[in-house]
Amino acid sequence: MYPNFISHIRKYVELDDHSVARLNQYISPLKLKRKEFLLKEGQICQSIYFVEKGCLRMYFIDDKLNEQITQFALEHWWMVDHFSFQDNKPSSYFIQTIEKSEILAINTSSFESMLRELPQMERYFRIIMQRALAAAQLRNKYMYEMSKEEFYQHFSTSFPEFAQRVPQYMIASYLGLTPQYVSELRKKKL
Amino acid sequence: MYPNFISHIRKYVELDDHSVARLNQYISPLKLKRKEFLLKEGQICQSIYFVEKGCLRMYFIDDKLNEQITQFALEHWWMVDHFSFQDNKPSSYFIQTIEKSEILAINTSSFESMLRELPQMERYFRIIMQRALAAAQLRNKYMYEMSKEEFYQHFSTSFPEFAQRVPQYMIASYLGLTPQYVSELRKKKL
DNA sequence: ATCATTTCTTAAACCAGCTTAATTTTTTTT
DNA sequence: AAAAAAAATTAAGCTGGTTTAAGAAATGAT
Repeated sequence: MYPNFISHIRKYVELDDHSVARLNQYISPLKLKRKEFLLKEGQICQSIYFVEKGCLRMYFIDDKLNEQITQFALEHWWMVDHFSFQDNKPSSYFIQTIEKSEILAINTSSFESMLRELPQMERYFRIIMQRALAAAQLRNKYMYEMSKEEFYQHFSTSFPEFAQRVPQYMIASYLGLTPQYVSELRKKKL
Repeated sequence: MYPNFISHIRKYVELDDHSVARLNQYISPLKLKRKEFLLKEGQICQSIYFVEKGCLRMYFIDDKLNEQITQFALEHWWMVDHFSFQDNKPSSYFIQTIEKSEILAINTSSFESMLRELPQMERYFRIIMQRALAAAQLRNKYMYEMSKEEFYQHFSTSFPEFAQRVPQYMIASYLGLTPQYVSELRKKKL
């Protein structure tokens, strides 16, 4: 049914066919066009989203009314405003598709029931979140040790798939750079 | 035995006295003086550390030979190099006490056995890590939206307990500022 | 108490990356 | 295929925060 989703879970935990069937009860699949929203500022982030296919961005509007992108999600990544999702607080983020996408959503109460029914999923999410923390820790280290120029060069060479799918000004925003400066850096490298 | 530890876990999951007894099997308590190391660059981070009492910092040495602090941990916080701990890779960090401290350590294989034996602990760590991700997401947002001056003011007013216990130059390092600039900011505020 | 070490402050010169503003190129819509 | 909208480029001027270098103050050890 959702091949990317199931195979991703099976990378981390054992999951028999009966459990897969039970798991499906908790999932809501969504087909979305380009630039559709899963979450808008002020709303409560009621679901955790898995990218079965496509690409998402999370951003907020800063004091100069720029869209500040804080995260991307490609295939088999999760996207959620953890703060809003956990404590049922209004989000300050937007979550939007960058391309036509197929998303799996698990809402707050399904998430809780699923974890209670299927301990493998409790384990899966513990592992996933541990890995997300490792990634956050690493990115954080890069931000301490690299100049913005190095940070940009590092990102472009480490994740070339983004440059293919995501406009340059969005990558600039994600990296905390102005589009003008990215443009200058690219010119410099040729 | 370890009151801060057990009460912290009981905030998030049910844990009967038998489970507490079992849990104790997996824990190694450490009494450390000021400035002792739990981890040094190049070593594998073999344990996850809980601060029962005292204060830790995590830092790495940058290309200019500065100690770059990336995290602090006070009472009932966890400290670990996730990357090194999960994948058994050499760490690029130091973990060191700032004060005389009592630390609980759970090593890699105890951690795995504990989670297998005590599903409540699997749940506990899933929740803890989810909360750590929420905190990381929030801190990240602050770094996008605040100037360094605002970031400093925000940190000092939000976490005044740190200014009591941690030297100013360490706070500067953690916030990605020079000690000179912090000094200037403090002068400005008087 | 005294000495040694660690931490904090002051001030001037400097620069990486931003702002502003205009133009060009690419993509999307009709 | 043309028009409109979105994205990328160019260039000059500017600024928030760093660097460098000393000296002063606070803390810890004996």
